[in-house]
Amino acid sequence: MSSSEEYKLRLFMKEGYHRKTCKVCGTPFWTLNADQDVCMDSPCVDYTFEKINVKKPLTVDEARQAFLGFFERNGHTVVSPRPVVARWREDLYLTIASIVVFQPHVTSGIVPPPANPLVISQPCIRLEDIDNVGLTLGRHLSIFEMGGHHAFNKEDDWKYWKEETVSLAIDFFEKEIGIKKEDITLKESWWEGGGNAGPSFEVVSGGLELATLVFMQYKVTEKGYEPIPLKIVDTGYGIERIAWFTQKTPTAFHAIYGGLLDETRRKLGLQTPEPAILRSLFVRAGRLKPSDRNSISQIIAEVSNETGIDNELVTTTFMNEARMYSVVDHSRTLVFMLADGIVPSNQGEGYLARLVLRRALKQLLLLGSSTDILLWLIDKQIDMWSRTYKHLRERYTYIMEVVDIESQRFLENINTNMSKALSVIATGNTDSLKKIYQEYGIPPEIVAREYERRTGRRIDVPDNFYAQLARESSFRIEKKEEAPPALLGLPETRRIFHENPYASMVEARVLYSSRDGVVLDQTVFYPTGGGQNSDTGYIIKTTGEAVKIKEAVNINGRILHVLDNPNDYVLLKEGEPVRVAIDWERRYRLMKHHTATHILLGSLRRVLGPHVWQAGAEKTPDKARLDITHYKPISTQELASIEELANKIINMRIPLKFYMMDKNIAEERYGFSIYQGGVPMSKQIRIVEIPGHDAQACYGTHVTNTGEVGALKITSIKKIQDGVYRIEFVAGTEVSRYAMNLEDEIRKTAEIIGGSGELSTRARKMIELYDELKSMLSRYRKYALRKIKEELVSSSVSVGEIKIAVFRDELGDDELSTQLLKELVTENQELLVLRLACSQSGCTIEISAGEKAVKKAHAGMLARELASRLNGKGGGKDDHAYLKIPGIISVEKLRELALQLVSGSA
RNA sequence: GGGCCGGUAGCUCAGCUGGAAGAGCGCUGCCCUCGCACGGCAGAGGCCCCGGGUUCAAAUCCCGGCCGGUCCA
Repeated sequence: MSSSEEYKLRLFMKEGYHRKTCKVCGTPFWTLNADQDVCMDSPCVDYTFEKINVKKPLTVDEARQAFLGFFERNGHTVVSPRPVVARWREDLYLTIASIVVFQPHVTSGIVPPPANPLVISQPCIRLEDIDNVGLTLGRHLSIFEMGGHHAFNKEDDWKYWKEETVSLAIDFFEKEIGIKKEDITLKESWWEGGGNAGPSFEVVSGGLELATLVFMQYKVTEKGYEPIPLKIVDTGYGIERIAWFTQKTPTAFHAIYGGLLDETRRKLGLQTPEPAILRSLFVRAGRLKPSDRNSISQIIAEVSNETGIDNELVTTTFMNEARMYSVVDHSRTLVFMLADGIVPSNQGEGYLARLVLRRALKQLLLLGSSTDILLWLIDKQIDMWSRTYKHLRERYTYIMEVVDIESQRFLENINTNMSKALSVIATGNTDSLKKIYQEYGIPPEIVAREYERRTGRRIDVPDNFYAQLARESSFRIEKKEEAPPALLGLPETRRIFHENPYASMVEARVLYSSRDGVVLDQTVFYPTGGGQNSDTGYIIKTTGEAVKIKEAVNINGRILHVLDNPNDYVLLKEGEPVRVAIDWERRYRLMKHHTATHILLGSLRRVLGPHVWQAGAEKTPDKARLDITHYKPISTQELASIEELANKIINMRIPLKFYMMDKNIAEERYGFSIYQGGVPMSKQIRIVEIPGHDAQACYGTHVTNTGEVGALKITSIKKIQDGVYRIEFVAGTEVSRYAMNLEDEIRKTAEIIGGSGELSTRARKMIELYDELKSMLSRYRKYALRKIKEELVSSSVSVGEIKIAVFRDELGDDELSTQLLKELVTENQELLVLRLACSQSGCTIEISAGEKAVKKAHAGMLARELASRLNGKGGGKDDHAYLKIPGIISVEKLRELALQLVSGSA
């Protein structure tokens, strides 16, 4: 697709740029130097940017300011960054680029951008290359700020395109940062992502890629590339890279964190590395490929050679530094993730937080350090970044507590599973490391280290261990099903249930009727959605004939009334006037439960903290449930405060407010917490607000005053997965029903237990009695055991060297009979015992043989023999066997038969 | 959302090629000791997660569920 025409800019012609091709990688690029023959990107060249002059060294804060300031002066509006958790995206957990902020609502053209053109510095988290972080000395970071200037061009509202974008980029690097134009190279490239594509330029200098300029103009379809109506300038400037470039430190981490690195090193008890080693590594860092051990050892050899320092020292320096960098990096990522309310979990976005946290802890363990250092670092990171990102400080307590809890969990897991892991290793299974990691969650490096410590033997962990694992997995975020394209010819249904939630009936006109359902011009039926069950009711003809409706569904704004009996559709003709009526009592209970859900969520966020997010909800007429994210069990005190607060809100009789408002305005006014139930894809969204308590984007039906909810009672709380709790509750008149059910249950229980007085006292007495009876039973058993044993031994019949005892077991006490047989044959080794237990359906015969008896009479064989004679089935071992026969047999008959068989075989 | 592992005494677990429910720690009592620790002896303690199925016989095999752990972009 990328034709070279896409990249031929007037600017290049005018300024005298040359189009060349890199002699190493073959990529075409633009430069002012006629004799430049490489693209100047790593790994084609080593890092040479330390030799390129800039105006002055910039910290990350300064680099961000420089970037935003430059573009603001050049006609862009500065936009505040969004959370790193992309809650507005259905198909993505994290904000991985600045453009994600505007996808898909703005990029698809539905919602206008907050400003145009605009500039933003957006914290982004990318975990694809998390294992490379540190090893590449800063080329990979799990969190970074992406500076983006974006223009959204429509045919009738055109801002700027390639010429201006490239010109702005060059000006920024030349005038703001101070890089000579001759040192800037523009590589031609092609960008694809999120279903869009377009040509791009990569801005490179001194071996480092500093920015990417993308011109998004195609949609990727099965047929190929199709032009899209909105042409989007999507740029990404690496703020940390700019800081690194200008400071010319050996690693990006030095540029980002400054003195924190030395502090961390001291805390970890690591030696300050030889500057010569770092400098020599730095130059070559662009060629480091973590998945290729050779590239690392090659570079280490070069460094050792250049500095004259022992290869081993270079290696340990490199590994220790790399590990430390990754811990520092990960701790920053965690701060941002947790501050945005992620709760660690074994699923979804919560898992990503756990992944980062466990990677960090692993590195600390491998450095031989205490995992407490992570908490120390997190604290430092909050200090550092809350200067710009104030919300980090507000979530301090939550972040620290979660990291602490999670660290303990990780260590606990290693403790409990290490012995198992080591025994798996010992089996020498080739996949054992993988198995250990996937089943027990212990990182292979940790197992290998422990194994070496205990046995002295080394285990090789493959370089591409995690990459290989990732390739084998098949994780997908679920895709929402597309609504069927039917009914699109019809106008959207007017929603009377929003205009007046108390309307239970309305006049309407039939627009469409088929077996699938009926669409009207307006309706009082709330369709299934937002966790609220659909209304039920009737469509009533002018003749008075009523058609039963079992559910309503929303199909792209057309509300389809599903018929209880699909054949009824013939009763309704297009254009016919009708009345629609819902089951009001059902709806009213649904409304109360829905409003109660908002009240409860607000209370939960207030009592437990703003990390609480709705993870799912369902409102039925009888009860409601709300799944929330939270990181530890909810205590009874917390539970009481939550319920108390919810009922207080009810008693305050707060009038609810409903607005249709611009999405951008709503987000600004209320924040992203309005998207508890998902993100509506429209310019205007409906806000349901309980002033002072809760505000959400919601299309459900609500009562208009919290007082109407009446009361709220939480009926159960359980953990449904790590980090997610399910709360079930009832509201309004259902509280009474719930109480009645409880009373009923208690009454029934009391009746069963009998007696009078406190139920709990009576129950305790019963348990005491039960314990007493149990101990009495065991005394009786002992007594019976002795008596029966005596009787059987004396009544046994000798056959040769063995004795046979046969008895009818009428007690049906399995525990007693088992013990009886066992003791009999251990105390009388020559004894063969047959226990006969009969019921209407037949008899079971159990045979036990003592040690001596076994030699003459194999119990299993005897059982089989008896079974074949008595039309039954059975078998067993030499000293113990069973058989089952259909009819009834007498003890005498059985004894006779047994004697016969034993003497016959003897 | 998908995969894998697990659920047996108060705790940690073994038993899982189907034939009578086990160990260690802890607990109770006794012995030893001035006392404690250690040691010795004896004992109590089990819906083998739940529900179906296969079988003469299921902790063990099969199916379904519940609970816990863990991995995956």
